Amino acid sequence: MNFEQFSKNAKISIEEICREIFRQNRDLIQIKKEEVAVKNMVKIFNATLKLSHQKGFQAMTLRDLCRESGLSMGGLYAYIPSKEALLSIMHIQGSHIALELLRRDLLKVTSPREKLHITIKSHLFLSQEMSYWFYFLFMETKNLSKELQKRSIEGEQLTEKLFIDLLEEGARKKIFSISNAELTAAAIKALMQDWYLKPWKYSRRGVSVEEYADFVIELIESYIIPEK
Amino acid sequence: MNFEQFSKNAKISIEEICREIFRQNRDLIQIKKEEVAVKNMVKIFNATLKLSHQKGFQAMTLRDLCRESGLSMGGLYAYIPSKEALLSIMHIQGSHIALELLRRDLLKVTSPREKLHITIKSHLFLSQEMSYWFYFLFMETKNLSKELQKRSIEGEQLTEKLFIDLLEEGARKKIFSISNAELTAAAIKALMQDWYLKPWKYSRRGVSVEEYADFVIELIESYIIPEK
DNA sequence: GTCTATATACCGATAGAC
DNA sequence: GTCTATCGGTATATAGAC
Repeated sequence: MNFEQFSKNAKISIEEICREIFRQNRDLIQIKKEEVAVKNMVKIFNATLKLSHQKGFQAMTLRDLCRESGLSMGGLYAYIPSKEALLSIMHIQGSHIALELLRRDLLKVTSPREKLHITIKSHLFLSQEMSYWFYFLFMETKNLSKELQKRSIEGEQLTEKLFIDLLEEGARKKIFSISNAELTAAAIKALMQDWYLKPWKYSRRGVSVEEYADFVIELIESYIIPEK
Repeated sequence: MNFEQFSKNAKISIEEICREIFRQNRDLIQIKKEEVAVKNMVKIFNATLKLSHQKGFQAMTLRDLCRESGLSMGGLYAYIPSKEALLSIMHIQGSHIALELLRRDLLKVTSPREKLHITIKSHLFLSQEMSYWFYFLFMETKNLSKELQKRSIEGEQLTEKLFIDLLEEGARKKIFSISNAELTAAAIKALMQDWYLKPWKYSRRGVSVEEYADFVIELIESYIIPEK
């Protein structure tokens, strides 16, 4: 699997995500016509991601958001109940979608090594396609309510559990030699994270996402596959 | 070197850092008596680090800061010219001190492997001792002016250059087998970063900083030291 | 469904008493 | 050197016209 194939399969367009959010939050959104609503929600979420990336969600004012999205203050409030709710909705829905896509790809293969490869690649390709979204999920967690912060951490651990499980499965089948599955999984996650937290580092050096994926796989396998 | 020894040697107290900042910013600070100034600056910086860690620098109001530090609004403004300047001063001074300590420790040893070990350990021990400070440096970069953002990225690359140089030195001396020094250095940095960005992950699992350091060293060496 | 105009509250920053 | 009181500006959020 390369990035292009992944991109075709995943079909993660901002529009699809907005449609999903619309259907799950009908009660919070005053607009009833789906087509009208989705069209404007795309504008709102894209503007939020862009402005949050530039200066952070807290520093972004709703006037900034109106200017960037093209809506008025009154218009905006037909789509969101409050600034805080905008953050919550985007956070919950974003992390949900990411985890679903990872799990779906994992089902395609069976051997532990294939599972390791596809999960690393899916994660990287996904964060490449949704880089602002991933950046947003990471940076804005602390602005959530205490309760949602807790749920967010649990979500992070769910992703990490995918890696822990496949590492331990590989250890049971004598394919991997694992001394500490939790630390190894944490290391993989940290390497995944660097790709979307510091994209400038890799783009400046001309490293493609495929090259980075191969590097991470090689690094991890040299540690867990003895005398290779 | 273990964490306790490092801690004794480094002598990085918040008070020493504040004294340094006071001496280098005498023109910006209205208070002239060093002892009085340093005492209150400790309060201000500690409060800023704590509140920024909780809710972010932007979301922290100066009234929050006054409550937490015990100073009044008027009193606070005798120490800082503006909220923005507080951020700049802490960012510049914090990253400067961190880089200096890393470089100082690096001079203590000569062989590439020792250099790798001591740099990883210094970095981790330092970020353990100054965890809120490191977290602050990472999370608040985007709130800096464009010019300071650029300087901050250059600083990050300076640290990474330490790793690149020692990896390449080891490759020249046939101790390491390096296929891509830049990516390997970036990976090390990403692993360093996870320690202070997600401390809850490691403390919950009871992983000490020494254990984490050993794990990172083992992971990296299995990749760069062939058939070990 | 979308706009303009406005209400209300709180922000960063300062003046002036002590 | 530190405080209280207050300024002007701007934030989120809403009311009501179209």
